[in-house]
Amino acid sequence: VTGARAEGDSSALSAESIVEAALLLLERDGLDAFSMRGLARECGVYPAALYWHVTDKERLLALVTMRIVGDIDIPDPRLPWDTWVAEMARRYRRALHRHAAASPLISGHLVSNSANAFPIAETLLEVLSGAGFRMAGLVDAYNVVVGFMIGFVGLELARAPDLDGPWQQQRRDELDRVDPEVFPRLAAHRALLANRAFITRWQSGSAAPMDAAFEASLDVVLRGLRARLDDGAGG
Amino acid sequence: VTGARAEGDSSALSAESIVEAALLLLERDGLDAFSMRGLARECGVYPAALYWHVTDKERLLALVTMRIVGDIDIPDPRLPWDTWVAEMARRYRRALHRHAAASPLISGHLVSNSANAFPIAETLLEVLSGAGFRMAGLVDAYNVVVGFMIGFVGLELARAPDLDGPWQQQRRDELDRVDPEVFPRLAAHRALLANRAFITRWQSGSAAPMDAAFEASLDVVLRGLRARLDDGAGG
DNA sequence: ACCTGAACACCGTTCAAGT
DNA sequence: ACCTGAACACCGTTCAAGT
Repeated sequence: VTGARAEGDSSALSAESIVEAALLLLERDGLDAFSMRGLARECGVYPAALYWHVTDKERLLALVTMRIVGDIDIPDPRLPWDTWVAEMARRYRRALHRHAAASPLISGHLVSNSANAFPIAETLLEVLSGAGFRMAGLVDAYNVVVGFMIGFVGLELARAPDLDGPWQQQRRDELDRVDPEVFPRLAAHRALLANRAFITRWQSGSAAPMDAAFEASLDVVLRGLRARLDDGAGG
Repeated sequence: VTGARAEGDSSALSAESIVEAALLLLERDGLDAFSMRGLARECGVYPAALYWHVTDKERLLALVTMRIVGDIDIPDPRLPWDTWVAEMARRYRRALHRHAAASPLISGHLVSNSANAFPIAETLLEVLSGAGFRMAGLVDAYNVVVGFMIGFVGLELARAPDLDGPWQQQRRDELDRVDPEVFPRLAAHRALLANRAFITRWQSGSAAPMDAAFEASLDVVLRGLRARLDDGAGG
């Protein structure tokens, strides 16, 4: 009100608009190519201008991850506990697949598993309490679910060296020409393993989603938690 | 034999000695502070000298991860399948805790889940086959185990912004002053959650190992896989 | 309040030149 | 064969100066 700023100017810089631009740039060029100077170029502004709105590169990337996690909406806690866990994990996975380039930031840095995720943490505790988990058993179950959810997707979306270069072909050949004398099972199950399993894939989950592996892991986690409840190991 | 090289010179540069030095430097200063120039300084050599022995920074770090994974010795496959899986996962976790700074390289980059891990993959397939898993069910079980093993540890060892700075104190306070009206379960279980659970911790697993969470996840995975076998879902 | 313009202390990598 | 020395094209961040 005091200044003479162009309020309708869509190109006005702000923390939000910078985060938005960063999200786009990450999706386009990937995390390794991301730089403050490149982002400034994209915003049509000098590099130093960003530092007026955002303290740091680290802090900016933290804001990006918070936006991604904050945009996930949490399933209704009145659902049966296993349905809720399945739905939550699937939504988390979907959200990260939409922003695959930012995935290493979330799984690799502690800052992203922070207060912005408190609503998810709280609701998960509520749901698992409702299922019958108590005290240490509750915290264990909580860690199992969060560890699976963030851990699996983080691994699924791990970065490949090239998007489709010679490295991929090399890994492909490595599996194709695996010696059946040394690695009989790898050789025998080649077709099922090729680009579909950890260690034996050559593309990241963004290019080759591991749906079956995710659903199997989810199923195993739920079965395991049910077994713990039946044994009274829920706390 | 042709040249006049000092063969006994312990300071002779080689790919192996560079990897060794990188491993030490990573442990001392962390991944974010790691640079080729810093490594060259540590080796008492000009930066460009490294490039004679090693193609790339990326390739060098790949060699580092291969060394870490290659050094893990694989349990005897004649063990009961669940004992084998538990032992393998614990050894993998121990190896990574010894080189926590390199952990993001392994969980975050596809290159590390590569041919150097074929022996682990092969033996896991052998053991799970022995347990009764077949075809697609075998590959599912395989992915569940590998996903848990690498995924959990990768998340456990995620990088904290500071080693012990103001960020930690801030996160500590955030949990301490959590509003019981908004987050009743977080508030009620504060003591159990503090620095011990994903989202509610402020230190990385290298400073605050998540033993209970790991063992609980392992237990859940094994229970879940057993349940799948009993249901005939093993293939 | 918000951005420019220049500067500083770093990077990774290449390449001719030395030995 | 193996390393030096200099150079190139980048970084993230700071800070005085402009408006």
